This record gives sequence, structure tokens and C-alpha cells, in this order.
Amino acid sequence: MNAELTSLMGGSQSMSTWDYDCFYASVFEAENPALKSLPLAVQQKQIVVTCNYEARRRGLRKLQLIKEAKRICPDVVIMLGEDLTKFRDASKELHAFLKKNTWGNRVEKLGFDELLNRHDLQNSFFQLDKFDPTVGFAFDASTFCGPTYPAEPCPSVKEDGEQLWFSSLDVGLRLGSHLANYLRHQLEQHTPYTATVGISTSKLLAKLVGNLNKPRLQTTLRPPYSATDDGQGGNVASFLGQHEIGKIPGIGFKMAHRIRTHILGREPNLDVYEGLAEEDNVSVDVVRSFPGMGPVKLDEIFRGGGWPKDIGTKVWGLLNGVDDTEVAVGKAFPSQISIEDSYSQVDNLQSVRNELLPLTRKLLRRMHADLTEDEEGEELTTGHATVQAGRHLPVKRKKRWLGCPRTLRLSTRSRPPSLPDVGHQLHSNRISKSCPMPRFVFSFSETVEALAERLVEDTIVPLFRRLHPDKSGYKLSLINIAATNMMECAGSENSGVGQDIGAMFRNQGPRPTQFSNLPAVCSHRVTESHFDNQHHGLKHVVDGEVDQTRGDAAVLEWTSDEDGESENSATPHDECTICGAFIPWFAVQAHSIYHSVQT
DNA sequence: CTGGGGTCCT
DNA sequence: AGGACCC
Repeated sequence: MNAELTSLMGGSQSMSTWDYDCFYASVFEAENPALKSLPLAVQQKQIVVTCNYEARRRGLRKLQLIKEAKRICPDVVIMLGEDLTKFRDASKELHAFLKKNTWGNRVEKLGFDELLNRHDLQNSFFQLDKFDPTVGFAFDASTFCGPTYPAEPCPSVKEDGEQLWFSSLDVGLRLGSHLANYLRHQLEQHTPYTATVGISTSKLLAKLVGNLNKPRLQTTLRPPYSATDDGQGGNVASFLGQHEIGKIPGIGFKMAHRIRTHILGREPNLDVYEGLAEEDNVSVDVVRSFPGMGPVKLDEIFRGGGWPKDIGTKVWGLLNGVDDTEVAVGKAFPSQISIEDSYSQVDNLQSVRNELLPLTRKLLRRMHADLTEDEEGEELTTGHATVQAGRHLPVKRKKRWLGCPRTLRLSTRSRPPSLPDVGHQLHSNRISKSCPMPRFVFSFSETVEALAERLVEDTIVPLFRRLHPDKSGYKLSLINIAATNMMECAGSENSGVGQDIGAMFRNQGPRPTQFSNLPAVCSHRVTESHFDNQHHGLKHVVDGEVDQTRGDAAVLEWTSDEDGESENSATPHDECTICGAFIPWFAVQAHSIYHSVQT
């Protein structure tokens, strides 16, 4: 796709972050809907890792001690969530759900409960059939859908009904807000989950603005983003400026501490349990306007910390709302798999062995679940999926590895000497040793049980001896086993059709004349069969049928002097003569076809 | 007096 | 191998 055209259409300017509401708690509620009306907390060891909104109403919080939660809310229902299998499975489903509704596979995962979705507005928002939402949806581009920040438009941008165009940024974000709303409703219709969404132009801004209206809502960061000529500061600066410095994604505990120390001229309180003291809060605004502050000063503040070399520039960018990182393409398999458990105390080799065995079994099961597929291309969930009882003979399905970890890593964390010295939280205490992953673990003929025993004795115990050469004297509070250094296995057919139809489309045919034939209409999600290689373009899809009569209808005037990157470049739009909706120019034909197929 | 995961960079 | 960051 021509970058300027993409930008003109608002395509590259809109993305959303998806945050599943109290995710672990929702997984339990999906299993047992009776839990929805009760205060529900999910426990890992001594901690409430998350809780539902009924529990929050009664004062429970994430990362609260179980003791405290029980004291505050004696009738809290507590579910154990140390085994992440069901959460990971739900996370995969939700990732798949958004991917199948998104062009270009541009859905990036962040943890189990967060997704980043780069919008493709050329292909995503047309309503073809009001009885079949899978081929599009209706919208009215004269408004943002859902809450915005700020809630009302700035006076200088206020619509007066006479305005004939909005900035391309404005159009892109309006469409993004309608697309996100549509997808949220699809999510709620087809899955037991709800999400909170943020819509903006970058991961940074979309993530932060998404926090404003939780749960089950969405927020769009309104234009103008930059300062305008008439002296109005842009919404990016006013929005970002209020945030505490440590709340900015990319500025973690260590960098935030360094910055606060520099601004305050003293050490802030480090108490991890109490949180940051009010008087130690430092806002983005204060940092940005601090005398001498800039990329060079930030580099100086971070000196000696081991951060990447351009960290000052990167952080200065974040403070000013600049985040150029792309939404990554969704990966077929993770680049690392690890299993860990924590303990009160493990201090001899026999107990180490006892803990290692179940961890290793889990690791091998995860490798089979996440790194293999069967011959038909359907993913298997366990190594034993094919030997179910039943009237069939066990179907001997041939499995193969999609990705292979080349390295095995064993990590431990030692219990810190019991002095509650302030500041020892700052270093992690983890140490590790690695070795090549033995080939035998990739066998499909041996059982996981047998492989695990062999792996522990042959490989992991020797690693442990390297890690802790002293026979005793260790007091482990955590053991982690990881399969890392993942290599893609040969033969995976990840290139081509189905992975990124949009990319194929982009690389075909002459440009920009190709866009003369670009149908302004296509299904919200176009499947492979709708893709017509012969004609170097997409056919129109109406009620699931292919309509080849419109291919040359949309003639698009292409002017190369349009500045597609500027927020002020005009995107013309029109008012529909039938329903009066505001429609951007590139969607006008789609909209008229929508009316023509209505009965 | 913290969970069980992940990513990327040096 | 470790250390920052993310959820």
C-alpha cells in the first residue's frame, strides 16, 4: 500500500489497545457464571493477583495480600490461579478472535490480557448487509463512538454543521472509534469476555487513554494532537502531562526512580508495599519543563544504569507523546516457554529433584501444546490428545514441531537474608545457567513422563550443580525452567495466503493506478476465496456472493502533493443523500452500495 | 512482605 | 548471564 494513500485514508493513524477486564477472574466467571455476582479474587501464593469488580466495590485491589483481602471482605470467594493453563488458553482464543477480525495479522500480544490492534480502515468498516454483521457494520462518521479525551471537542474544532471536512487524523480516529466499538460488541456477543479499549495513533497514547473508562468501555484521544496556530496546546501534551512519570509505559521502576531523584533533589521513598508517597509524585509536565531537561540530560540521569544507548532520546520522546514503534505481527508461537514455582525454602538436592520433576513435566506439555501442530495443520493441545478412549482406534496423527527451543535454562532465586533492608528489592536475586536442549525431548514416541525423568537426571540436575556448586548453603525461594532460543522449524507454511492478504495485495499490480480499481467496498474480513489473483484486486462481496461488476467503478483522483502525514491535511467527506450520514470520500461508494442492497 | 509468566537489549 | 521493561 502506498504510504501516502494509507495515511490519507487514516489507515496508519488509528490503532487500539485491548485490555480484558479483570482477566483471570473473568476466566473463572466464564466457567461458573454464578461467580459473577459474588466478590471473587484469584490467588497466587499469598497474593490476590486480580479480582472482579464486585470485589473491587468492596475495597479489594490487585496485588493485595490474601490476609488483608479476607480481613476487608470476609465473604470473598477465592480461586487458586497458580496454574496458568486455562488463562493461557483463554488468551489464545481472544487473540484468535481479534486476529480473524483484523486485516494484516497486525494484532500484538502484551501479556495474557492485553492486545494491540492496528486498524486497517480501508477494509474494515463497510456495511454491506444489515442482517449479516460479518460483512461490515454501519457507522456515522460525524461523531466519535464512545467516550473521548477530552470529553468535548476543543472550541476551535467544534463542529458547526457547515464544516465540510475534518483532518485526516480526525477521520481516522472517528473511524477507529466505530471499528473498536463494533469489535467490542462482536467480542461480547461471541465470547464470555469484555474488554476496555483505548484508541489513538500509537501504542503509548492508546494504552494510556484506554485506562480512562473501565470496564467495558472505550476511550478515544481526540485531536488536535499538536499545538495549533492559535495558541491552543494539543491534547497529547495536556493528557500526557498529568501522568506520574512511572505510569508511562517504557518508564519502569528504575528509570522512574532516577528521574524522581533528579527532579526532587532527594531520594524518594522506595516502599514497595505502600506505593509511592504523594509528595514523591513527579508528573510528566514537571519533568518536561524542568530546567535543562531534554534527551541529553536524560542520558546523564540514566548514566551507568545499563540501559540502551539511545535511552535519553527514547524517554524524551515518550514524555512528548512520541512513540514510533509498530504494532508487531502476531507470532505463530512464543519465543520462550518457562515454568516456575516459588517456595518457602528448598535447601537440599533431594527436595530440588522433587520440585524439578513436576516443573519439567509441565514444561514438556507446554512445548507440545504451543510448539507443535498435526499434519492437517490443526493444533493439538496435549501430547495425548490422540489416544482418547472411544470407539475409534487411536488415530495416529502425525505431529511436527513448528518451533524448537535450542537452549534449556535453569534459574533460581535465593531467599534474601532476613534483614528487611530497604532497597534490596531493587535487584532480582535470580541466577541462571543454560545448556543446549537435548535432542531427545523432541521425540514423539516416548511419553512425557519418561522424557521428564530423563531430562531432570541427565540435564537439569547437572545444570543445578553448576548453578549451585556448594552442596548446601542455598535457600531457594524460586525455581524456573525455560525453553529458550526458539528456532523456526523448516516446512512451516507461514508465508503467503491467509497470513497477510493485505500485504500480498499491496505487492501486486502497478501503483498508484491500481487504486483506480480499488473497490471502496469489501467485506469486513475477506477470506482467501474472495481474493482474486487474476484481477489483481479484491472482488466485491455482497451477501457472500462475489460481484464482479463494480471493479472499475471507483475512480480515485490521486494527487501526489497531498501531505498525508500532516494532521491538518484535509480528508473530504460527503453527506449521504439517502440517510444523511457523514461519510469520508473513500467510503462513499461503499455506503451507496450499502443502501442499494437494502431491501 | 509479592505472582507466573513474557519481551528485548547489553 | 543478567538486567531492564511489560502484563
